[in-house]
Amino acid sequence: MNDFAHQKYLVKNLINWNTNDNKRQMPWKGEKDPYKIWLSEIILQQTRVEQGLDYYNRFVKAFPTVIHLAGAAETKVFKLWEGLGYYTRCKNLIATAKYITNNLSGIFPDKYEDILALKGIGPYTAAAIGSFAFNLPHAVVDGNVFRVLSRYFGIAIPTDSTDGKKIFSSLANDLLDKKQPGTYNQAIMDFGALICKPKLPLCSTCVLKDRCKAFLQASVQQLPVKEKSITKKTRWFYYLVIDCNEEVYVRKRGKGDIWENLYEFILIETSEAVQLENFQPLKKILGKNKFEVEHISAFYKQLLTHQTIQGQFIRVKIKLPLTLKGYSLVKKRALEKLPFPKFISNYLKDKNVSLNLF
DNA sequence: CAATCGTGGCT
DNA sequence: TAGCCAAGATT
Repeated sequence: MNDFAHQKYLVKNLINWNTNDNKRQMPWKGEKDPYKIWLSEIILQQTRVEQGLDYYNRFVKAFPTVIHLAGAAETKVFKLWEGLGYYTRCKNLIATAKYITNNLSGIFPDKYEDILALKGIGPYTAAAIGSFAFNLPHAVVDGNVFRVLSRYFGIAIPTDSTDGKKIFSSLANDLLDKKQPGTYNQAIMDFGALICKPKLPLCSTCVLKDRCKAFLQASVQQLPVKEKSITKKTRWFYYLVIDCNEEVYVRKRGKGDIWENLYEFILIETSEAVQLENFQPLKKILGKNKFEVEHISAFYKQLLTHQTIQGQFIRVKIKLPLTLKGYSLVKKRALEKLPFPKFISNYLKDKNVSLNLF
């Protein structure tokens, strides 16, 4: 049995499986509007279908066309994205919507290179949009594809290496069914998500098991291979929620750190845990202003991919406004309209600690 | 180009 | 529990 025959077997069985056994349904499946396909693909980057589903439905409802999205207030778009993570996706989403609306007459590009050139769109997303919306012959290479191909062909090259990405991408494009690229791309991703799963793959019922190298060699659990390990750092965020005559100090987080473009209260970051009683930085910010500590929150903790954020919130009431560089006062009611990271929205929604905030 | 960007589900 | 992983892209 040569490589070519193995490839044909894989493609044929994937397509058959998709036709006969794939019951997976998603609102964007079969969608032909490139705008909606684009929206779904951006939302689904590094995001589970179940997590992105509601966001997709809310976005389509709020912004039925790219022109609606381009014309929306940016804070409103970020608020709709709130909680989904990887917020530069939202920033690029807005930029691309404006670009398409203003420079392309609202018409989504239909050439692969033009799609790839859009902000927030890389090789995967360009192939997905291209194949689903315009029948362009480009293979998607996502986590599912890495897994299915590495196992079926028994390839132990790390998928997170430069070489690995090239080799798997090349292989995926060799395999691609050029007559039905969209169907094939959908099939292999659904197959990876439903059958060839990371932890508990359904090998016993798999239509590829007779020729799956990993299955035959009992190396399914060892594939795919990744070479990089992540290092995690811990940071302490102490937030001062300063209420001055029913207004609160907030700022928008800037570049070069987590949660860019989301809002936060007055941040005092430390490298160690601290006691908020007699906390010097707090006294320094408040100066000689009279203040009243209304509440000190419980500890909050959030796990991110590369860091662990821990901290507390201290709510303080003052009468005279402060001059704080970078921060501005907003009415308490207006906080509802601002996008916050989970670390903060978890605090805000906790009725026990922020009852008087709104 | 290796590091970084969130959040949540699962084992 | 701590770690892995999820329809990746950017710098």
